[in-house]
Amino acid sequence: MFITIRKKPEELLFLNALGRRTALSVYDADKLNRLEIGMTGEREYDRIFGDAGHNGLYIYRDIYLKIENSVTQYDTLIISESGIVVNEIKNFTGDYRVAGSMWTREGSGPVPDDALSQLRRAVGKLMRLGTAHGMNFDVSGKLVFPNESFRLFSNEENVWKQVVLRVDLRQYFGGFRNEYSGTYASQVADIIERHIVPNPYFKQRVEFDSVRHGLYCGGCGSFKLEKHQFHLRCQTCGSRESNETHLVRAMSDFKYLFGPLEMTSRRMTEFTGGMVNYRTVLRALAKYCYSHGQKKSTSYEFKYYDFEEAMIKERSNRKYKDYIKK
DNA sequence: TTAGTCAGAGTAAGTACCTC
DNA sequence: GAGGTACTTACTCTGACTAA
Repeated sequence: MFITIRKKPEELLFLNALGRRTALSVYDADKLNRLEIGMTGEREYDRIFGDAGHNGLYIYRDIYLKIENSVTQYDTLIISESGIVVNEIKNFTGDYRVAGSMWTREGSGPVPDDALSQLRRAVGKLMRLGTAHGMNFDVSGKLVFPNESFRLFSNEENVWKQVVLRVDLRQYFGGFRNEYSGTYASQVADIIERHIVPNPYFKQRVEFDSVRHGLYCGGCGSFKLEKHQFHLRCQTCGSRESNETHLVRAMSDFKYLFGPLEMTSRRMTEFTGGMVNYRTVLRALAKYCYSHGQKKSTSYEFKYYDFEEAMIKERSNRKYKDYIKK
């Protein structure tokens, strides 16, 4: 069973919000593109694993573990009575060759990071974690390539032992059917959980006045919105979203763009470009945020990880529907 | 299709708190 | 104490939903 939810990376949410409200630099646009491709691969991996079934396993997805005073990110940890399997997911496309520790992409040249070395380091850290807790975990790892258009060429048997290609993925997941989680797996999972920490690497923020204020269409991204009583209608694509939907999206953007900057009702009103009545902003803040302080010193903290989570969890508590034109 | 109900949106007035 | 700010309360209007 999946223990943790795979969420969009914070950097992806930051760049998404930034891209809506400013023109991204070439570097940021490229980074955003790579993050989106990576996310697509992880979702494809989850879909196929879900189809294959995983009831007898503890599966941790997209977690950061603090081990030996440093923090390592793991795409997927699969825990059973046999130990831990690390899966590092690479949504590569195209033809790649591996010789020694050198990865080369056809037409692009050498790949800077050696994926197998990264995997070995991640596996080694988990082994040392087990030793530190008096439990010598059996830890192994695989590089998983979920994209159908990825091809790998290598004469080294050692490489093939450590990778799983898209065509073999169902069979690979099927191999876990005989595994189960008992007392030992539960103890291992308990140790893992005690070492999970928030992502310590994401620190990017921008100044409040450095980005465009206002609300934008969830369908096409246009800021040209026409105010109706309960909805805002996009003048570009015709989509109609409720005031509440727009405010939740703005709260999520605020969280990732400005980080530690306190979210107040005044700042939120300014950030939304005054497109929604102040009283409506206050109601939405009360519904979707934890409030800190009182009266003039009140600030708000968005309750949810991001816009998508808020929309899913509060779906039954929303009166007005959204009409998005694709 | 229509009528009734519910609840969100918007307005005005009031309260509490802070700064000068 | 005056003025400004942040929020609450009370009320009306109206869109969305549902049952007949």
